[in-house]
Amino acid sequence: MTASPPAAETKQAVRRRRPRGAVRDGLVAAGLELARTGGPDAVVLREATRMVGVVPNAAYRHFADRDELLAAVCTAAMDQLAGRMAAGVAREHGPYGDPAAARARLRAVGLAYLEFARQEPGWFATAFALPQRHDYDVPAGADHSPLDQLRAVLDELVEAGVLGRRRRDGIEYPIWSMVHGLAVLTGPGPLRDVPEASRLRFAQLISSFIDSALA
Amino acid sequence: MTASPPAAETKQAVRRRRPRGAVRDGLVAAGLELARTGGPDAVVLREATRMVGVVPNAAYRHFADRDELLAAVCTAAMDQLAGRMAAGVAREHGPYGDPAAARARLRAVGLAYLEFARQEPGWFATAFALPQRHDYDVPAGADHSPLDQLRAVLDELVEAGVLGRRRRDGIEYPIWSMVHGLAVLTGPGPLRDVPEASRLRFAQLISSFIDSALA
DNA sequence: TGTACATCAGTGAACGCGCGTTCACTGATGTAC
DNA sequence: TGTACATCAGTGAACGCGCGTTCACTGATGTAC
Repeated sequence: MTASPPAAETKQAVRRRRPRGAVRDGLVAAGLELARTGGPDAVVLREATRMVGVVPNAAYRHFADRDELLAAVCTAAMDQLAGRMAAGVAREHGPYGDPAAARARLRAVGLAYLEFARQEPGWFATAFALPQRHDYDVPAGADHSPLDQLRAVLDELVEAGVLGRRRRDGIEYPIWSMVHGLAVLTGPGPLRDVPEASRLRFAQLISSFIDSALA
Repeated sequence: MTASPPAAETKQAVRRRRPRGAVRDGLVAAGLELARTGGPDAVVLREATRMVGVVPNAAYRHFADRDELLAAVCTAAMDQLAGRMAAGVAREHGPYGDPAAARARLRAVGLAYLEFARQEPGWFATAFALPQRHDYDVPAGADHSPLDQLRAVLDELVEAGVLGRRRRDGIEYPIWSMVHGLAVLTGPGPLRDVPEASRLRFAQLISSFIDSALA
């Protein structure tokens, strides 16, 4: 039960067994795990190094300071959100440009966003807690940023004839704001304690509101 | 220049000169000042006592712990927001029930919210950083909560015939979400660095979006 | 294929910091008679 | 109006905590010849 980390190590060769970049990746993964429970404030450098099984100052081989680690964790959290959204959209199989399918995908984008915020409040908070400069529109993985994904669906709605070309311009911002606002108000915000039924009603209200504005 | 606090005190009577409740009020005021610059995390109990000119543990005569002080500061920050909104609405002088005046007041509510978030980011963050349980719909002063004020204006829009009774029900949530979302995205969020022109455009887009949904 | 050496990625020990909070205290205030 | 006493609101000293960060070090790895 004593915490001898690798156990199988021949004690002598404890030093530097990890493949290149493993510690860095491990620190980000550990930070992500911490953020999942406690949000950005829970990303504690020393704790991350403990989880990786490395001495605290070893982190400084990979990050200038705690903020740089946090930035990497924030990006990873944002990737999680983007991935969840992409998965949600991909679940709608209707052909591109089909009005009903396009509407379903818009809905899926919003729902995935809200569900992520609800199921992963720590990550959600972290994704939007950019510590310093942090280029938002550059996705780290193959997934597109939330805003890009929303834009893609709105463009499809134009193709499908659901949304007038006139109305398309800039409409991503009101929609994004509305969905994000609901996520925040019902997450850490003043509506946090409303019952599940109210949450569903709010989401429905927003959906109807968007429909009114698109028509 | 040495920081002898009251200076005029006859040294002997340093103890307990403050009127009843002055220290408590002072701590909240100090906390509010700290929050103004640095948000809720900047509400440091020891710093607040320093500002009031009292020993750190004196705070425990008035608050169970740091969280209780923070809760009081959050309420005070929310009051600031409510007051700013009330002032913004009051600036619109058109008669009650007049369609144009009602629209102007709806606009004023939203703009006051956004301006507060922009001008007082620390307070804005604090107002929505309720530490524990915290009844939102109970305003501390004579001002109404932001949600109440929005509701009042929407009710007036119904009276004025601008908003159909059918549509009124629950519409405060999409609108609140949208305005709050924009405040957050352009405040600490990923849109924080957009130029002023874009901010104005976003506000205009939201305004139009609401108009579309009301009609 | 073998050797010499620079670089890299870890260790070990220590720092100063400021925080929230607890304890036992004491003097001033307000109240009961 | 005066006195006795309980309560209240402050003081002074100390605590443990865990954090981020710096320093000098050393062994392992990868590279040049």
